Amino acid sequence: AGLRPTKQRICVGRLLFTGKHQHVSADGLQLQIRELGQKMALATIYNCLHQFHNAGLLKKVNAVNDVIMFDTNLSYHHHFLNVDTGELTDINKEAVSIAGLPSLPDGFEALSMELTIRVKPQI
Amino acid sequence: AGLRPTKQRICVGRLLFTGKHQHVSADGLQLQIRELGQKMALATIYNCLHQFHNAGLLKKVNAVNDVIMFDTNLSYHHHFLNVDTGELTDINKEAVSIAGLPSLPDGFEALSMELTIRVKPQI
DNA sequence: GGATTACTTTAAAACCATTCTAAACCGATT
DNA sequence: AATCGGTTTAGAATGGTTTTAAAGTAATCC
Repeated sequence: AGLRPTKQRICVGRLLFTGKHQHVSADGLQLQIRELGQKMALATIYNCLHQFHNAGLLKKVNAVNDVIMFDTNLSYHHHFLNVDTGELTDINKEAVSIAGLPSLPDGFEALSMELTIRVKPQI
Repeated sequence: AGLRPTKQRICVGRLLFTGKHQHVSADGLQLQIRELGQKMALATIYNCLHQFHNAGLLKKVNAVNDVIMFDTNLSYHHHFLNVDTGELTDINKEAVSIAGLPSLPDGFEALSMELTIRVKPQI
């Protein structure tokens, strides 16, 4: 994507683009990296995530509990949000149909749209 | 709502429950209070907002740009989000119809659901 | 009404995710 | 090998939110 293939970016890339989509935070990634026995500055992870995002490789999703989350699933879809843990789960876009979109405020254009269903474990 | 009617809570209450629904942040409220020639500690405003929320008088909506937003409109509805300013605008729930909700993950119950349409001013 | 008790407000400090800074560190190119 | 640009890094700074501990205020009891 026009980025230099540095050790760090390759490491993060390998963790992210595995074929399975995932939702990650900088903090969560650092834990994953630690588990591989490596270490990386948080600032580097943030840099990397933002660069991947700017390159169109990641999508930014609604922050949860003040934590920025990135999504490797770039296509239009929705999320379950576990309010206890902040964990996101994809909802297949075919499972939901949204009809009759409202007209936008004057002078505005739509960028994207996302349905969030807040869930919590049953007691 | 079982809360002591202190000067501060009355002041915030008067600003919030005017008949017109609004979306407020602690910071924005402090500005409004300053314009009335009064002053209130930010911590008090946060306390007050959380207490009103716990009492079911306010709804918490998705944080925007790392800022917690509260909504005086308690009924089910959706939002336009101006990504430039963080401003929220209500979407009448009749304007959107969401059909075919997906089944929830096992052992989870749904709490709420919100559609966010990200918009920005046209160039 | 005055004293007691429980809850509130407050300024200041603490917190914590994120961003910035400036120095050290590559990696490619000459 | 020397240089030059982008990159990583630790640590400091930032900014919204929460906590702390002390001072203030409302409710309760006599």
